[in-house]
Amino acid sequence: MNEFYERVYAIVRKIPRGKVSTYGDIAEMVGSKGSARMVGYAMNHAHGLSPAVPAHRVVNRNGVLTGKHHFGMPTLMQQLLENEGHVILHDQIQDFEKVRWKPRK
DNA sequence: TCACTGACGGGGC
DNA sequence: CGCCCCGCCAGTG
Repeated sequence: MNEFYERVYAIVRKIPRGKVSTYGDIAEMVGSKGSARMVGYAMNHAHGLSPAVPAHRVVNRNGVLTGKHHFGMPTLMQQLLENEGHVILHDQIQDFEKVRWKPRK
């Protein structure tokens, strides 16, 4: 597996329960700013790994669950997030800025 | 080898 | 505020 993927997975695994992050932020954190699409692509291949990669905690910059169709059931991603205390309305995380994970600073 | 495709994001109009 | 275009770069046919 690529170093790029490994780094993306390492970051995503650090997202604490109850928090979420965005593709763009993660791309920047792995040192490949602007490559948010690659992060999404990496998530697409992140299933079945161990330790597990909480891909459901990664949404787009608007807090919208754009990747829900890749969890088998279209409702799974939303349910996982709700289990962690989030409120989702119309595929969008409510109070997104409040639960957005921002390491350091 | 070339062309196209994305779980995206930002800028221009 | 909405729509369109372009850069990002690994995979795939």
